[in-house]
Amino acid sequence: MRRSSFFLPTLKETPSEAQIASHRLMLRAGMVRQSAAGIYSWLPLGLKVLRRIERIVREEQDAAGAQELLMPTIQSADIWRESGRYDAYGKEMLRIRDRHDREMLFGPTNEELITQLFRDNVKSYRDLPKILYHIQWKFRDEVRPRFGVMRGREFLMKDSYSFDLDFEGAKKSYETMFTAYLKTFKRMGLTAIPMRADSGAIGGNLTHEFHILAETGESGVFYDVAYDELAAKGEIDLEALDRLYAATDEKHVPGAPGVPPAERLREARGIEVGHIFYFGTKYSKAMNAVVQGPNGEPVAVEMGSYGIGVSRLVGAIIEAHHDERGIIWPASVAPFQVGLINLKSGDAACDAVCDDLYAKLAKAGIDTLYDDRDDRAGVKFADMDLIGLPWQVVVGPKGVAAGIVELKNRATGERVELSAESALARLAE
RNA sequence: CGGGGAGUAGCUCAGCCUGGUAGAGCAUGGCGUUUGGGACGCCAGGGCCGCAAGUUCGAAUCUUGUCUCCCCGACCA
Repeated sequence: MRRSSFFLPTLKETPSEAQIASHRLMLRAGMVRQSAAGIYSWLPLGLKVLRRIERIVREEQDAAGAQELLMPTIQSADIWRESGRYDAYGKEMLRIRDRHDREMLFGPTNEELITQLFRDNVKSYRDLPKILYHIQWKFRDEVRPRFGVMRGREFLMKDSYSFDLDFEGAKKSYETMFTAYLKTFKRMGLTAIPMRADSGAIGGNLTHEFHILAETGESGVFYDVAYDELAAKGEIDLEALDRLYAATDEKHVPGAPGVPPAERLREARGIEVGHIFYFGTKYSKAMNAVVQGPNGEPVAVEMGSYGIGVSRLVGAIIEAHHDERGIIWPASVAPFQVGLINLKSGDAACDAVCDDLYAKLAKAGIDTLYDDRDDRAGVKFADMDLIGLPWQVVVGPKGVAAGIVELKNRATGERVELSAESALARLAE
């Protein structure tokens, strides 16, 4: 993509409504624009990141055996009356009426819809287990939206739902998702700590929240210092994790059994990026989601639900990866892998080297943002650092005369001078 | 939902107290000089001063109402 034609309105100054780093940077980097409190338009750069995160989530869900479908954003109030949540949910639910005055709502979650879908189409235990998921926009009419996309009213969420014949099966589904979540977050350059958590409005007795540690996190969390060591090693050891203490402040009871001694207990702030629940037959019983068991008896299915805040993750990743100059994208979610900077657009030699590199990068399958604008060097450097692509290739008249370009690593700041061909080879690795 | 703050140019903000022709910097367009880390000079365009009532000869400025946005708390995937 050529920067000169890319819709990327970056800002030198910080809009006054933004308080935390990720919100400031998402506005400055031209990723999103607010349209109403907690409701955002995603501009091309932001959308590219959102799509990359979505893709990782999708790949890990598929790998775990979950199947993707897509349920609507607008739901009928009827099924929510069946589960009893139409009245229980409160003002967070955005209620609307259609032209026939039927009561509708903009879905805040999808337990009712998926349960209806399941009960209408699955009748036998032989069709179990199933894990179904979708990635869809939700709306929760938060009293106080804040922190940009981290706590928006409209947000993109991946939600999975598991259906099993018995508790043993449900527990297995839960563990499958648990592991998938750890892999998912790790691929995005995040260390997520699974915490014992309050189950909130969804209800149930087995639940974990996945938190990323960040000073600006909304939740207070407590965890065993051993997590810091595990995070450093980058391994996923389910059994080790299961043994270690970690809890949100809602569940944390100082001095209770299992709580580590003070010197091994860490207190921090966390951003909740995922939440998984086992809730048994809560919805299947209320909504009559029953299959016929091996002996012909009716069995209310055992269910669980598993959410990942996809749009929230964009903000969370920035909270975890930025510096004073701007964003530092992990390669796995970066909107482009390489930023190619032509320091002297219009100069025949510089243009020739850049055009050639740009074409070869494209041919190598490397998504590149080529800053071909006729502007000052400082503007391009600052802009490129702000949007945080993992690699920058700087092409200037002095270097071109000497047959070299500069390759800069955004995360480390390390720069090396080398030939255009070598740079290309390095990037293609 | 309780408490607080703010709405003036695309962005950041001044002007309001003490009513009298709408301002600055950045951004945008033109010209010139510049050119390896957000340049400089000159010129130009751009405003329902959130909206509505009221007070007044006259309101960005004072009064009332209303809408919106932000912050703290409570709540919450």
